[in-house]
Amino acid sequence: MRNRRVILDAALNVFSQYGYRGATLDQIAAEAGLSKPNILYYFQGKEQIHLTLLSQLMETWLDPLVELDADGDPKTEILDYVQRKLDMARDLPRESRLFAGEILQGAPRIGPNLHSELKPLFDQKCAVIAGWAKAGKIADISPQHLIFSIWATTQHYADFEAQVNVLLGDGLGSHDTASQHLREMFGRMLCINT
Amino acid sequence: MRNRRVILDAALNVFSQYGYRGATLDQIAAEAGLSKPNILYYFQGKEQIHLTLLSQLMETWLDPLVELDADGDPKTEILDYVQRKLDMARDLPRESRLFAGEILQGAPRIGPNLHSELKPLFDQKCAVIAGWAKAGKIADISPQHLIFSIWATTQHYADFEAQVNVLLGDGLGSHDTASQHLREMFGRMLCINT
DNA sequence: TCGTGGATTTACCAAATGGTAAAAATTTTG
DNA sequence: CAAAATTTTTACCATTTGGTAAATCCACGA
Repeated sequence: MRNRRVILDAALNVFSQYGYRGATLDQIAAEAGLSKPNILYYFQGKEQIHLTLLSQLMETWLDPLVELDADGDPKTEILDYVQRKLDMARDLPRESRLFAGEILQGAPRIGPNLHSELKPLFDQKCAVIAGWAKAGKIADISPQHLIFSIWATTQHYADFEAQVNVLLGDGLGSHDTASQHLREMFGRMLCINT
Repeated sequence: MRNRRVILDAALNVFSQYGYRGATLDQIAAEAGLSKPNILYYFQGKEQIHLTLLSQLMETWLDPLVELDADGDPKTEILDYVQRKLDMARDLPRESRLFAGEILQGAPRIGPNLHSELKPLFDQKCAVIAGWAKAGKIADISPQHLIFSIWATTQHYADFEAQVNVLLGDGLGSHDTASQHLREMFGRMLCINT
């Protein structure tokens, strides 16, 4: 069905801006150009729309981390991961904010997925990074906190866009300078001097 | 009035967990142990409660940055600032999430305050850091993005607590390891060796 | 052309929500 | 103690919200 995608896209706009409880079916319907009952013809209810979005998002969201290759050059792999996450914050800000809003409220609906999907991948990649550190290929850092820092700094440009725009004067070009800054920061973090 | 503070505390709980539109006066009333009309005796309406919280929060929120001293030792000043922000994320997670939720939704209510309060302070402290960089006292980095990174990494532990708890196994002690990691990261970021 | 199945709309509904009016209770003050 | 001021409760109300029932529209094949 084409309308299913139209609805999900409209719902992504509304949910990402107002949060789950703040979004209304009427808003989603208006945004989708459909009537409310028509939306409920395609989805069982408000919660199912939200859950569908989050589930679909999870795969996209984890993909950059999946690509982190244990056999690649450590520093390149991590810096490329940073770049992919930053690109995603630029290209998919609605998805970033949808996810952020859900976590901010304690992950009431996506909680199970965090355990079943995110956690195993996180542990696996932490092990990879820990291996690199132990082998002396990168600095001896905490893989967990390194990944947190990568998530935090990259998603910040999407999730806190309103604040960033105020402070940087709204002009474009923020992406490239951010990329340069983050590459520098995480590059230094991985070096093995002391 | 003592009840004003009781209401604000209850509202902080509810708003920080459900966002503005997701919170209800009934919830706030129940949390405060008062009746809904009694709450509206102390505040003009839902929006005023939210606005009062955000306004009060702004001062607390900016305080760590205000303390950053242009005449102190650059590296110490910045690392101490990181520490203060991290401590705030631990001690005031509700405030952090309230603020995050507001920015996430495009700062519809606190927008003006960002321009009038945050922006001038931000520009001033960026100038201080830029001065340190120009004088060769720290690495030549972008003050703006450095501050963004500090905010993002420290607030992450409050705003994404649900996710952090899943991934670290909920056990305590996250604060100290996070502190160590961030001091290391920003410490390296500021060093002047190429 | 008729009917059949999916898609859409119209007309609702019960519950929740922000808010109000006014009475009642309580505290303060003269 | 009595009156005045403040605080709290009771009883509502209009609107919004998620959701439903049933009628209607619309292709499309027999």
